[in-house]
Amino acid sequence: MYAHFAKEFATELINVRSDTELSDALAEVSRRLGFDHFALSLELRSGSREAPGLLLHDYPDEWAKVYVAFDLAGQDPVRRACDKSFIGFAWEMLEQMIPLTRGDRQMLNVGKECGIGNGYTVPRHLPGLARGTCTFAVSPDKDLPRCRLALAEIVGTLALSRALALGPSHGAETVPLLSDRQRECLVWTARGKTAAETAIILGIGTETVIQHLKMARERYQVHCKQSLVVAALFDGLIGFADIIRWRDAD
Amino acid sequence: MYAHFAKEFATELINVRSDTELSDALAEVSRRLGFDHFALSLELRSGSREAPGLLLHDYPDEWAKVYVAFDLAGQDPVRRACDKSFIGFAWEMLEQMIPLTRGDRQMLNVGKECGIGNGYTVPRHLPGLARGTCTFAVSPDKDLPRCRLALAEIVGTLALSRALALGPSHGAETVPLLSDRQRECLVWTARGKTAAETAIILGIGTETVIQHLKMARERYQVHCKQSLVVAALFDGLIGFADIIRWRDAD
DNA sequence: CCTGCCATCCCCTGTTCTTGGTATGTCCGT
DNA sequence: ACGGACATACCAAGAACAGGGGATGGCAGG
Repeated sequence: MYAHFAKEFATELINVRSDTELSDALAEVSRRLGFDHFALSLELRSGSREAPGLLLHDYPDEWAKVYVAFDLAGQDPVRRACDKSFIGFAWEMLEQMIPLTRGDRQMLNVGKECGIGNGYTVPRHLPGLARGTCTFAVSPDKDLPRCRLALAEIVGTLALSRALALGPSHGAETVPLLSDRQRECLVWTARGKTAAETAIILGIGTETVIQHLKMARERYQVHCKQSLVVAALFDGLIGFADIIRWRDAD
Repeated sequence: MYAHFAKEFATELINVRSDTELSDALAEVSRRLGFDHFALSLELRSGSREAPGLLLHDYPDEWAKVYVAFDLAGQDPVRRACDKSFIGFAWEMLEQMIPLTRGDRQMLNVGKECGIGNGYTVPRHLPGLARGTCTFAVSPDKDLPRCRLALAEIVGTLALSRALALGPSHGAETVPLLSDRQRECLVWTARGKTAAETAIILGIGTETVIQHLKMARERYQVHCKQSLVVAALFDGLIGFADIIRWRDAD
């Protein structure tokens, strides 16, 4: 039954073509899983300006209004807990994950008064790119459907993944390709090495390293190291994992 | 069957008390799911030396050795793809996620020669705290057990979550925070502006900008702009969207 | 065979950055 | 009222880099 259900929803989700279709699908599936409400939020990492993300939910209007009015997002304990867990969590676990202030508890209580009882929130992050949550909640008088939380985890993950894909044109860009050597120099540069150090590491001349970086900059049409590293990171030509570990090791 | 299996593994995992127990459990479950190998890596961002993370796997020794060599060049395409997806992905999708260089393809081929064919990797991030991946792979002659990938996703997530919990007490984390002014200077720097240009934009002295960047570097314990930008990006202090759009607009 | 692409190496000039200082004024919390 | 954090500003020395030249050899494809 699980396998069947999961597959069905997966295909359903993959065919989703718009925010509203995604919203409808989530509403449908959250009911089938035994929840009363869902909420999906996706923040693309644009600190400011237009269209910073996506918010779909079928919470009671009352709660949505209160939430926005007090800009509670900044002090939402659920959101804070999202920074602590790889996996989804039931809200009753909040106390064990983060310290709860008086305001936090009050906020949860107000939620209950508005018809939001317990919930299960799936947190996901992509460094530098996005942050998303997908929550399934039940009315205050009901309990979470324990045996379906694993499915909720999958559904939430799929939904977030799909929401991300629906976002800004995520494909068909002409990514400037670098040669392997250029990329290697770039990685060491991103790790904080100077051209001279990189040259020693790679066993080539300092000038050669500078030349590689020079050509890489030309391809990306930038004129400094920072921008080159940022651009290559954004395009996926290098990854954080390639870099970060070496900050301490060095 | 799914529900039963998932629950069984969940309880099994929760009872895991050490790295080796986790490793054994993963080996067991990866077989039952129809995979030949697993690999779990967890990198913690503890500013200090000790407990830099965790690496569990049952890959062939040969491959582990080769991997280290590739790692020096920082060119694991799988790891790079991990920065792009909320959800696990099969390696055959790599090309659609990130640009693959010649070196990347070579690496995948070497993997095949060592007995690692296709794989499914579950990526997870916690900004400023940790990053982890859990991979399930099959031999080159076999195909991925498609209908069990959803389970692999859950199992991987559970395993990573457990690995995180087994780690050092991750309370009292110090994500270096920057002042507003420092962050502003940093953003413009990431956009490719020189200190002098940034100074004009912000309407302050060049030396002041340099000073802000100096202090920011100190907090992150790095000694050059590139590393500062990378670190701030990774911690979510600034986002690509803050930067990229300005490449064209400028 | 020739052309283009790549990797390697070299030089030069001026600019920018890093790193070490010092110093002033504001604001905030105790 | 005081210490501490922050933003602002300045100086100076030396390393590193950006942007402009060239030059060589290898290797793949038309």
